[in-house]
Amino acid sequence: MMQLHKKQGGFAQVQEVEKNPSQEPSDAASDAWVRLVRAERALVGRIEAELKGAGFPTLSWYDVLLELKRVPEGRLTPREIEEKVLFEQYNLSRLLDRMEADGLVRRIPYPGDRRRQLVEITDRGRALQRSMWGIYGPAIHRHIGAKLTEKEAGQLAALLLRLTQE
Amino acid sequence: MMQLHKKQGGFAQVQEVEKNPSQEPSDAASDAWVRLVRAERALVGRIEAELKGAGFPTLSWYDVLLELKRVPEGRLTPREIEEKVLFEQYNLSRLLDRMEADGLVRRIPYPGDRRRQLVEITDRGRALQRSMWGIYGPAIHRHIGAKLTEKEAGQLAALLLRLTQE
DNA sequence: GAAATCTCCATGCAGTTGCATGTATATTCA
DNA sequence: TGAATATACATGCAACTGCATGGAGATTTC
Repeated sequence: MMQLHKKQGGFAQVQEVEKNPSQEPSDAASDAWVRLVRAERALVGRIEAELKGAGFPTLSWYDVLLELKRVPEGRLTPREIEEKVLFEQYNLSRLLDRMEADGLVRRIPYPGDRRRQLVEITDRGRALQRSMWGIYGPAIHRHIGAKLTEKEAGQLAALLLRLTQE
Repeated sequence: MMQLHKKQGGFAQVQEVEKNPSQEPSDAASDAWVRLVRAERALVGRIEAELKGAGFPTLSWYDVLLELKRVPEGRLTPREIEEKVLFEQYNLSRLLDRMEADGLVRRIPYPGDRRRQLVEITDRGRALQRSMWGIYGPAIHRHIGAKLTEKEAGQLAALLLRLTQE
């Protein structure tokens, strides 16, 4: 997916960047874009397949559990989770429904503001996070750590970070 | 999303890579992983928002149209498209339904094998691909080309490529 | 301090995806 | 050749997502 329209001739290359305020992307930019989309989908696909193969839910569930586990009381408001994991509000709302139905979290009242609520991780939720990491951690190692040097992984992270900034 | 379980102490760092055949990922690998997922989602989100804002369909549609447009007769079998754009079979089948309903492609019999079919791009499909590129191309330029040098974009593409290989 | 506005979370609906399976045709092999 | 297997594509169903909107409660404004 994410194929690109490549420039046919070589003439376009002659344009200077300064005179190209928001025109055709360079071949390097186009390539990076295609690779980015492909790599992300391939790796997410492989890692989620491993999790599913081990009988675990998807990474969304893991992300929420990890955020909750990280904070002292194991409690966050949906808003706070939303900020951290970058889900849509309506999406998180329903994910929490499912997680609550599975006994991984519980919703409790937020003292002093009845619009809000606190989502608290249960023991079962903590246990699931731990056992998922047993698959997820090694998967990251094999799919990323083992394919790049530490330095390269650092460069990659830095380049990717720049794409989302500004 | 794609938060990670970080190692707490510093002791784990002492392990040598050779003695760590499929264990904990390094911090660099974990970071690269998180950034990869975040960057992809952020950029796809922004670019698709621009397309939608201009009244266009999603990138999946674009990808299919571009593949068809690229080949001499403007015809491919669903299988061939699938390989190129990396969609699931059932997903592509229904995407083609929608595109056909919109008059962007048409399905015609495959001579000599009645299991297969040929998907042919229509003039309307070609026109849509062209006009989408008017938004898509500049978006790639702004979101990627303008944020990295040519050399950096090349490095990024190379690093990403290595993640999907083997 | 009442009305307007804003914030937080939920939900109906339509569109999309994943999964399993179905149908038709072609190929392989005993 | 005929049965078993494989390939190409479609589809029913359940899960998930995006979008718009709703309702309850807090905050602002005048």
